[in-house]
Amino acid sequence: MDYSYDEDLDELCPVCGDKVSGYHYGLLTCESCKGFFKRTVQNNKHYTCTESQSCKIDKTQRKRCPFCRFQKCLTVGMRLEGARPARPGPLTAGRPQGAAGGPGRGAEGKAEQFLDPAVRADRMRGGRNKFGPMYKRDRALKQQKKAQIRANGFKLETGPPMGVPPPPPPPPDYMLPPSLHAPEPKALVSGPPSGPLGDFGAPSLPMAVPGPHGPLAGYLYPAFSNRTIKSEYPEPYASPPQQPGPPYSYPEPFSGGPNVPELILQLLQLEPEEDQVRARIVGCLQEPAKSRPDQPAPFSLLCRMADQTFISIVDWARRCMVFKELEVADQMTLLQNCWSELLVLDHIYRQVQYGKEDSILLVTGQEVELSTVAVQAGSLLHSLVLRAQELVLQLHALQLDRQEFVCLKFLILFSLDVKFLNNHSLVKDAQEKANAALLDYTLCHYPHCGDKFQQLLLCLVEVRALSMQAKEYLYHKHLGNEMPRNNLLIEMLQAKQT
DNA sequence: CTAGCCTTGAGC
DNA sequence: GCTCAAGGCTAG
Repeated sequence: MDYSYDEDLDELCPVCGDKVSGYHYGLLTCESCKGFFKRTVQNNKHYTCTESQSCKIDKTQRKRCPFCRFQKCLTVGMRLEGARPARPGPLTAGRPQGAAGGPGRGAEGKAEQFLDPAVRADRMRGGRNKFGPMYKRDRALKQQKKAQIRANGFKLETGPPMGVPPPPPPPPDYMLPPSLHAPEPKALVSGPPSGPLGDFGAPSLPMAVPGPHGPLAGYLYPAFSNRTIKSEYPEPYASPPQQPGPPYSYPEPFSGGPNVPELILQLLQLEPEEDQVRARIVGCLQEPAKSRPDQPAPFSLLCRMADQTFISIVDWARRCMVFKELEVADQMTLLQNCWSELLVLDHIYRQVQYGKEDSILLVTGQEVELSTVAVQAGSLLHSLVLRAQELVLQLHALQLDRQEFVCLKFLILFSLDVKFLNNHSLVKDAQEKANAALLDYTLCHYPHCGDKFQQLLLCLVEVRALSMQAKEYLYHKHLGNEMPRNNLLIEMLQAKQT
């Protein structure tokens, strides 16, 4: 019993919690999830979820919803193939359920390490792929972690109370090296939290219930909330532009051009001026922080930065066509569905524009070396950043432009199944128009890369996976009592999802 | 369709 | 020659 815990930790499939049978497609999983993932990819399966795309996946229920099971496979990091849409092959041509190449830790920055497909296009049997060294490192890290835990006199209470079913799979940091510089929350050290995120999309957690209107109410309708935008969050573009025409000017290359669909032109006009966003956020961050005394200032700043970025996104949504026509309930449902994805896409696009591989650009204009992230951020955040950088590389290679970016943003905003909304027709119409606009635009402007449209949509799946990983990270920090008080993103995480 | 077991074969 | 992650096969 004494050693069962850390052994079990290694033996649980991150998808369903079953016993792992080895490394499969990038990480330790059970035999059944391996097979499921292979079948899905090889046979180009498309599933749909009859619920709200957040079904619980465990050993007994994994057969119920293949959609959510596959989503979870991607979320925890199973890989179809390398980080690039490199070789146009039979497999890349038709991937399942909009699956993007799952970039991983980007270890050692060797992109070519990921060029070999995990699921093989040619179906060749046997042999080894190039994940080998990664598996080896991962194993070494696990051993190291175990040794460390034992050496530290790791005293684990005997796990959950007797009679309680076995704990759900561990949070998916199993691939990550232990953080050397930023201690993980105590929850991890003193035993697993009672309810790790068993279900990624809609954490039904033992958390405080948000107010009747949720955290968004204050931003959509300030009067509903205790928060008042004006006092706490000054907004430079709180009032929508009154007159028609672009509220801001755009740099030359992005001002539209011929054959740009009307929808995209309108979206371009809605884009806030980056300088203004930066100035506002920098201004907000200069106000004295109300951080906890025990909290590192940089992390607290990052949290406030993310909050402010989110506020800009909500403001953009409020000014967005179709969205602004919806009733508030639908607006909140949509935003609760996509807030984290919009934040991820915002970050990703900033990096695509920035164009440096070894550092990232913050919304405030600050540049942070990846080596600094590796040292100063915890392992979870570091892995998130690296995974995001893989997507940045992919989008860079795809030559994502501003027109496509605004269209993707719009698609994410309306990505929810209309059945969860009151105004089906308006939203469905918006989804169709945005898809058509993106398709038209890519065909017209990038005729040489035949499936750019499809590739972009595949990237959205990775955005979603990243956003789920980011939410897990937030939850993890929240459990460790490491988040600043009144953090908006935590409130969003707690808000009821559809 | 699922999942357990089998076969294969590059890399160590 | 061994390992172990790929793909293949098949009963349930």
